[in-house]
Amino acid sequence: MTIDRFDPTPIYLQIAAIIIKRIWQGDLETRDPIPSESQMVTEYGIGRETARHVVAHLREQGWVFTIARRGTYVAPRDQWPTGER
Amino acid sequence: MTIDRFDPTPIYLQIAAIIIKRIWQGDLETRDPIPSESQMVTEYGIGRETARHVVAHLREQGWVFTIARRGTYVAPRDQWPTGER
DNA sequence: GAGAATTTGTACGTATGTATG
DNA sequence: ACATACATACGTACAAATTCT
Repeated sequence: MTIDRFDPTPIYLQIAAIIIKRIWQGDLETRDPIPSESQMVTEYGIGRETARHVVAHLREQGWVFTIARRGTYVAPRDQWPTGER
Repeated sequence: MTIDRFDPTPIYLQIAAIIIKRIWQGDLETRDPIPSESQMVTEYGIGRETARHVVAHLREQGWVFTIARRGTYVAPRDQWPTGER
């Protein structure tokens, strides 16, 4: 899975979709840490604001929760969005 | 009302508090536009992301709603947070 | 316990795109 | 055509808390 810079879909949504897929497929389970902002920056070649946008989006959707200065983790199943499966 | 850079309170929260006070005092009413990002940038001498952060915060709290590429406006009273009055 | 590395938080700068008035 | 305004995105920097060595 990688991002497509010619796809008009915003990069932050493309990466969010990748992570959601990993969660949904069980590759990332509840309380597992998702990739850190720095990891996203280096792995996808994006800026940090974009990485933060990914996390903010996933958090708003209920996929993850963040503990300040520790990390961001997969939320319990019952907090996941209902419409996207 | 102005911001205090020696106050450890984040600038975006200081400005949000100013705007909330203006809403609560009736200076800004439902459907009135709040100051634009650019206005905040110039009036408070802050950066763009900080201004965006102010707006995002107010939106998350239910004080305002944003119409893409038009502006951000004071939300109806019944959407305001309940704890802060 | 000390110090380094990691990670998120905050903040400013800059640029381009796109829609509206 | 132009100004306004939000959306997206990269770059940079430092702070603060946590985790690792």
